[in-house]
Amino acid sequence: MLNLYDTATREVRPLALREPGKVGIYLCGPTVYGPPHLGHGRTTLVYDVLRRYLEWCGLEVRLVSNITDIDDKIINRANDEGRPWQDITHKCENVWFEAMGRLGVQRPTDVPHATDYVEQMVAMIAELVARGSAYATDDGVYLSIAAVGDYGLLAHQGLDDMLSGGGDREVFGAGNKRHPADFALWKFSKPSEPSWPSPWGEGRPGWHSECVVMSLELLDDGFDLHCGGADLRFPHHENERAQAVALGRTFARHWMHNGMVVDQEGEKMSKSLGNVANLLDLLDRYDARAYRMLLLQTHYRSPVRVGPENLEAAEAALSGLDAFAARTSAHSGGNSDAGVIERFRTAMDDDLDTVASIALVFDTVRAANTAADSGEAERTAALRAAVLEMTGALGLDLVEGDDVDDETLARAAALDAARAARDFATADKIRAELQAAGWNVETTKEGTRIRRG
RNA sequence: GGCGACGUGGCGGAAUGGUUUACGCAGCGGCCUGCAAAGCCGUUUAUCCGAGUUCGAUUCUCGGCGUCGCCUCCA
Repeated sequence: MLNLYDTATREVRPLALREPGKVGIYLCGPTVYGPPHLGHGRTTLVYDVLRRYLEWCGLEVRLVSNITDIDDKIINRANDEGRPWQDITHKCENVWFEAMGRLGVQRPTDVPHATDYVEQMVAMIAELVARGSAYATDDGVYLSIAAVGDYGLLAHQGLDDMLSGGGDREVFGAGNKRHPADFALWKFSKPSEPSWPSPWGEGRPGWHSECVVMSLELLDDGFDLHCGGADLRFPHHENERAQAVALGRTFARHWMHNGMVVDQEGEKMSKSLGNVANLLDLLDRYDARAYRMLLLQTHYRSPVRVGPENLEAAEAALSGLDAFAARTSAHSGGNSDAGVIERFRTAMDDDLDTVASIALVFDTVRAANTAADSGEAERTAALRAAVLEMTGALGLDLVEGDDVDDETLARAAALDAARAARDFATADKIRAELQAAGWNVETTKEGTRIRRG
């Protein structure tokens, strides 16, 4: 059984499922107003690995991840660029899923859009108002945190301490609120802004009520796991939870947060700092699997520095795994080595320890290579199968053989013929040409093997 | 100011109260190879500083120094 660090209790504890065999997960998805950056890539990759592992364990996973397609930033950008806000959200969503596809991130089972749930949000806010947990002011409707006895559960800090700090940040709607920490559920709109009707006036949703409404509707009360980036812990997730609690409903049973991507200087990559790097640029420059490999070699809760050196090292590591897959392709089939798989499960069950898991993958590759060198076919096959099973569960596809064009295959055959004739000058020349064309050329006793370099 | 995390080799990054300090990348040597590649074996001054606990600390405690995150809308 998977043990996970729970942000609420600050301990690694079993992910106790609401219903045996099934896992309901809510992952905070993007607000679509710009291109995906490295941080988005990390978050989606972390939970893609989680999902794949749970499925590998035989669980039925329902992964709900929202698209927030109405937000102040979307409106601001639309105004700045003088175009309809839907243009921005539609385009950004397409780019988002294109990037996810290239990363090998499986599409969530459900992708609800905030704009499709506005009516439900209004209904929820009305219920909060009716319960006396929310109140209208002249600029919107606010949740009263006084209605949430344990507000601050995820922040792990008292309200007074939180309010005393922070310094120079502005507090939205400060003048109208009963308590400085109360937050907007509904914001009244200006004439030109997108708006929806509500009992309190035309407006738009405030603090991520869509996440509350959609998670409870699609996953129901007491769903298993709520996750997202560590920077969403407070106030974003705290406020989601506060809404559910104020409604008298049970929210997530377990909270998971992944660490941040930091830049070369070790500072968090952040939109507010302006040091975000575009995910599509990374995908253009490196093997699409390299980022996943780099993240697997880092614990999901630790910060990770994503730079050229790390990505190139990850590519080199992948090249070794590809070479292994190609070299042992004749040993495909058979059952995975049970001992290896057991160790894999133990590592992953320990708070998703992909660092140990990927180390195990490399250890197993070495053992399999040794077995192959000494002609132990059965052991080679069992270890190879274990490697592929593990990389599969982690979402890493190994390249056993590329599609090689006929002309290149003919050159490889000519290389073999030259070697057989001991015409090494010709053989070396052909090899150099193939390498110059970007191929990895391995001349072995079984013949020349060619892979993408 | 409050809360929290962390400081390990050339780089990334684990683990541990004590024999051989994982794993990946890079480097070096060897085996293999016609030569390479791939692979295998070996290898290269690593635990921020100080004090304490202990037979023994990188690991536990305290104190420094340093880095980072969160404290109202950032994954």
